[in-house]
Amino acid sequence: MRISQLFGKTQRELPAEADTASHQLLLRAGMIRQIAAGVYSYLPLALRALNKIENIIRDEMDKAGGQELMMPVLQPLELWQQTGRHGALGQILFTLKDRRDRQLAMGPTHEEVITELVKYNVQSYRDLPQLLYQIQTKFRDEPRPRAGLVRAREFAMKDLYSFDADEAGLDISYEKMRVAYQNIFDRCGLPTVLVEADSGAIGGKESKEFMLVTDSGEDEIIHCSCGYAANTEKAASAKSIAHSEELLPIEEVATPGKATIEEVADFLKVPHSRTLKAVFYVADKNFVFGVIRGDLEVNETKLKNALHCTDLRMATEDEVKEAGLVPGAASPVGIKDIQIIADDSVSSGTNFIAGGNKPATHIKNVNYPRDFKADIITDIAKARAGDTCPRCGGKLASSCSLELGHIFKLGTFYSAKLGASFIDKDGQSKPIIMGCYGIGPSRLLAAIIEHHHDDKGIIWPASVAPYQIHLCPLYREGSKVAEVTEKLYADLTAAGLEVLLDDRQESPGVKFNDADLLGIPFRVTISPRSLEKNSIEVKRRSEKQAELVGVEEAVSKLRELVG
RNA sequence: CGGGGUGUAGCGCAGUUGGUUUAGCGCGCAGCGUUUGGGACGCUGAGGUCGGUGGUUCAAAUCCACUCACCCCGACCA
Repeated sequence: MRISQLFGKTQRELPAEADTASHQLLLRAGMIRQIAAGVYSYLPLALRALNKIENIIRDEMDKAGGQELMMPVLQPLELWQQTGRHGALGQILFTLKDRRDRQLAMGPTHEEVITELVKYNVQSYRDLPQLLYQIQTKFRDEPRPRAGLVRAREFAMKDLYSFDADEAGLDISYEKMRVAYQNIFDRCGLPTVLVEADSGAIGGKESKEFMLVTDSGEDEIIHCSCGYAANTEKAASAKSIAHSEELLPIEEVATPGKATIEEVADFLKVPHSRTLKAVFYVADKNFVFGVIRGDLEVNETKLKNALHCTDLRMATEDEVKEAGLVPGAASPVGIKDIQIIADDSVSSGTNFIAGGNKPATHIKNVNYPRDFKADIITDIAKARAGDTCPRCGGKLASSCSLELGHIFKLGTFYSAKLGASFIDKDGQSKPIIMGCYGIGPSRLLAAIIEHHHDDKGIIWPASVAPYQIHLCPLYREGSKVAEVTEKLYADLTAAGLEVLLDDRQESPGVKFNDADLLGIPFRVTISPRSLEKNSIEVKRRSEKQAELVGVEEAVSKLRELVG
């Protein structure tokens, strides 16, 4: 491709719209253009890179036994009502009406459609397992699109769905995908961390995310040098025994004007871990009393899962009062008719300070289960950097990261609701066991740039670069630059290499800067200076030094370098 | 949805106490000439519903009201 004809222009100045590196570079390189919040056109260079990413994914999916298909973007809203996800995804679903007033959704994902499809094509265990995938544009009305292609409302998505007859089969499919995903990220030059993730309300039994550690990420992950890694929604930490003493009798203590854990602990001169914190939520319209050790915080995802609710929010002060509690001095001791959920940290110590259930009063020496009972006691605490690793006892660290892929054991949630069953060997009808495995090629495009760039521009890994070779002729009248360049361009192209030719009448500085910005792996400079030595210059984008290569062996040398 | 910010040419911006403004500047773009190893220079030129609507006024990019869009933080993100 000749740059003089390439659709898309580079920009010198930083676009005011963009803050993250990938967004800025994609815009400056003339690769994308926004038309609405989170909605982009992909210009030729971006599309070439995207296609390469998608083909790597395709290749790995096919190797793992996947079959590609295509499914509708327009989906009847009824289908979503059948699985109840209309509510769960409600806000995020783009919906529209057709001329007969039928409601349709623009597919944000395709579990419903594929299950419906599989239902009519699988009857017997002999038809299983199946690994089916699609690479398509998906639509989600995100509350806040951000960072260009990182979180868009219209974006490329690959989803593979696995269908198995039993759990053992699902385990095999899941493992195949884990390996395939690892291969995909390796081939795209992205080092990822595999973290345990929350599987959410639809109750899959296992779920992991492939995360890229990057400052521009939007998720926090907790990890340890022993290899333990988890999304903060899921992360656990070991709650050491804070203190263990002989149990003392309960004793009231006046705490005028002290409401927060900090105030009470300071006033009574005890560490935060010596107190019990009370937190109040409304879960699916039910008032819930949460208890956790004073130095810890509640992880709302864990809480939500423990309560099996779909809607969870903090209670307002009025709601707390209405429940007969005293904000700032509430205590689980003596509470009746309110659901109490306690973090297991309440048994990690003795003689805690808790609220007194009357103004300006706390009580000392509260012990679980002697003084109060919980309807549910489980881990609902947030793991934080610096906490103790639940696996090895080491110290946990946290990093900002970007979710690139998600593998998920779904179980029978969709197949049961939509009636996708098969006849097993024993003649019994059973719901098909499903898994889903998602990866966003357009987000990968951004992630690759996020990870592979310098202050001059993009540095494409060869596997996904839009072109392999960038020819930079420095034309001079009376020189053979044009002639050599044209021959080289023709020969390299004939040799099957992907070549970008900067045939513009621009100064060397402009050409070099654009070459750095576009980030093609190999830059070849053809100039009167090098032609004097009957050579051209070859420089990797990732390196500073150029290498002289004889004009005659240029094609074979470049073929070898590109590999 | 809450908080903050921005809308003036393809991009980056100035102008915003109303009036010498036929709305400027830099980049980019077109033509001509001189240049050519890290974003060259000169001359000439094209390009604008000043986000939109309504209002105030002799007069609005500028003041008022409403509204739309986009960005950032948070909430949210099966």
